[in-house]
Amino acid sequence: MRTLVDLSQHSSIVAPKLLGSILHGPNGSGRIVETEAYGGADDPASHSSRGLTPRTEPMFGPAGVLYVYLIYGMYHCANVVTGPDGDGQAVLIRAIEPVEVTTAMQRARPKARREIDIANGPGKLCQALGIDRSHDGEDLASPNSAVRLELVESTPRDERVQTTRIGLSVATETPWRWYLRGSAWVSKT
DNA sequence: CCGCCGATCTTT
DNA sequence: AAGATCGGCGGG
Repeated sequence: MRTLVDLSQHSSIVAPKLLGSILHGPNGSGRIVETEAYGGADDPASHSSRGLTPRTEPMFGPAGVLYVYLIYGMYHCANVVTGPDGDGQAVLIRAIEPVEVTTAMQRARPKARREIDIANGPGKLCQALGIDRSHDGEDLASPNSAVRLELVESTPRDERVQTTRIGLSVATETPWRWYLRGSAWVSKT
């Protein structure tokens, strides 16, 4: 069986390759359609650039771990830790296409009037799948984890769009955001 | 459809 | 004091 994606590579290498892979959570599963890479000490937009803190500890662990943080006091964001152990790199999952819109997902996203609004954003997908801080630090490859990553063979290069990251006040020109070309499930820009 | 603004609270 | 966001509101 061939290796699909080597998570210990740099986040900017891993992020585009994660498009198409499946993220499983307590409420259901979704196909990853949008990602962003965050680097280590050299990336001022990355949480890890200010050094190891209690919050960012999972980022400095081995690749393949889940990093979940609270943003704006009310939403969660889910990241796949990548790169060498101790480097502090991660890939933010920004949008998923539900494999199936489960009733649990609908209950978790009462504000979503249209199906495409159920998980088209980093905070929305965590709500939809039921991911929160209690899952921070989980091993995404372990069958015992509530949140798991099912790696799928990378989509062809020409099906990915590369552009700049969203919502930042620094490093706004770094083109480390990728999404599936033509997908209706990508976050609004 | 678009832009603005407030919510809410952890982290620095 | 700011932040890797979201949704409601008002205007065009």
